Amino acid sequence: MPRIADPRARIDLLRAAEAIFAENGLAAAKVEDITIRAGVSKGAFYLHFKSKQDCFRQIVEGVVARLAACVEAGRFDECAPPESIEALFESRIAHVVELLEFCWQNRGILGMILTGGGGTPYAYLVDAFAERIEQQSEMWLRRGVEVGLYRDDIEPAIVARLIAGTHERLVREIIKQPRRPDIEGWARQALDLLTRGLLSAASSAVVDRTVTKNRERDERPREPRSRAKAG
Amino acid sequence: MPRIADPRARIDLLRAAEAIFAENGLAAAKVEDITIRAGVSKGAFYLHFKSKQDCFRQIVEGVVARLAACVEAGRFDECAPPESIEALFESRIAHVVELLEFCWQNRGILGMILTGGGGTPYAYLVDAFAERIEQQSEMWLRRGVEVGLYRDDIEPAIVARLIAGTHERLVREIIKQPRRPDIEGWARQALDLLTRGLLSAASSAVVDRTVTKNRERDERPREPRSRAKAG
DNA sequence: CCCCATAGTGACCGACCGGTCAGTAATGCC
DNA sequence: GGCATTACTGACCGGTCGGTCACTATGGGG
Repeated sequence: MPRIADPRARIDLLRAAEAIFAENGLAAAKVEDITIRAGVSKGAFYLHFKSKQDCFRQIVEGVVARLAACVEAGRFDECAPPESIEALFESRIAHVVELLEFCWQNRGILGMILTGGGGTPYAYLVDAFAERIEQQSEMWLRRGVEVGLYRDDIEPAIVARLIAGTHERLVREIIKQPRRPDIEGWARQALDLLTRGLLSAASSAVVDRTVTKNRERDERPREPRSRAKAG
Repeated sequence: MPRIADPRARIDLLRAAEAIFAENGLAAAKVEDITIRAGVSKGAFYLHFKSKQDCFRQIVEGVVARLAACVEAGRFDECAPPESIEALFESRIAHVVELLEFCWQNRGILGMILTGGGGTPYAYLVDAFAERIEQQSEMWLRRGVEVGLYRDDIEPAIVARLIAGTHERLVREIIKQPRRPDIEGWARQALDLLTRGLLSAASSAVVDRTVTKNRERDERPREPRSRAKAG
């Protein structure tokens, strides 16, 4: 069977397209710019993709699939029961950091999807995702209340929305940065703040110690002022 | 001076344009759709606006100016010193509710600016705004720490970003809703959660009582569970 | 009533760009 | 080499709008 297809053509096209789409959005991106960057002709583009939209869809679906895998890995029932509150806290941090790390790596195209730039018809994916995170958060919350980790006078549905919102916010912040930010630091501060508002009194004393300890380890020493000591 | 301009023409155009832009974004909006909706000809459009972009800019600037006025009204130095923590909390709530109310009223075009839909070149306005809110939050925080309202082991810069983020998040949530949401309820829950993580121990006891009292007033009574009692 | 300045009209222009297709190059099989 | 088949090229087509301009409508002043 004659004329072997250049095996790099498709990959080059996808890479070029991702860059161009990330820079201009779907509507403003020109097929010709993509093909020029990939070093192939316009016709070659249409050998690999049905249309410009089709190309964009393939890229987005790829990113979303990998992102979904990232999120799925942190589900409540995927984790072994933690030995302690500290361990729980650390495992949550690790999971969030992993997620944010992925987002940072793919910030170009993710930013385009999130900001909906250029008439992207995939904003619904973002919403579906937020929904998923929200449900996951709500499950965590209810479980946390059951075992006495969290205050039992919260409205899980509303607080779950806030938590999901904070996550989305972190993502938006991070992919906006021109330089790699201190992802773990940001995640810790966010989780810390959220957690302090949620923990039952008994739990919060323990976490106070943990967080203070971490802070002393991570930063230059400063006069510690724990909240629990004045209770 | 002959031929008086129809005084409604410009207003009709602006209204029509806002609707069309809100629905389609800048790039995908057609000037002809705007003029049809306004009931004038295409030529009339170009009597009032230099270009499609110019029209969009005028609309956006109008909204942003009113929004800025809303934010400015809540600045630290604009407020009389509150008589109590409860009064402070309530004044913050009132301010946030007013802001969110405005956003809800203008959700169409605001949504378009926020989601950057259709190649809107005004995403920088959103960022500038976030920056402003962030600085304002940071000033509040530092002041709050000084007077012993907040814990003094927080990083004002980072926490301010979180607070600003939560505000932006609230806005994004609210303008996304198909029906008018319980704006005040959402605002209270958000501020409550944030505040609990920030207050110094002495302050938090007071607020616990206030919030619990408000909750009893606002909702059906439920068994109160204050955090302070176990401290 | 005429003049003319300005408001308003809409057919038209032209740039732009997604998509096509006739043609060409590369490759394996005989 | 000839032939079939597939990869690839790029000039071109056609639709879509943003923007223009020759024209008409409308009103006040003399």
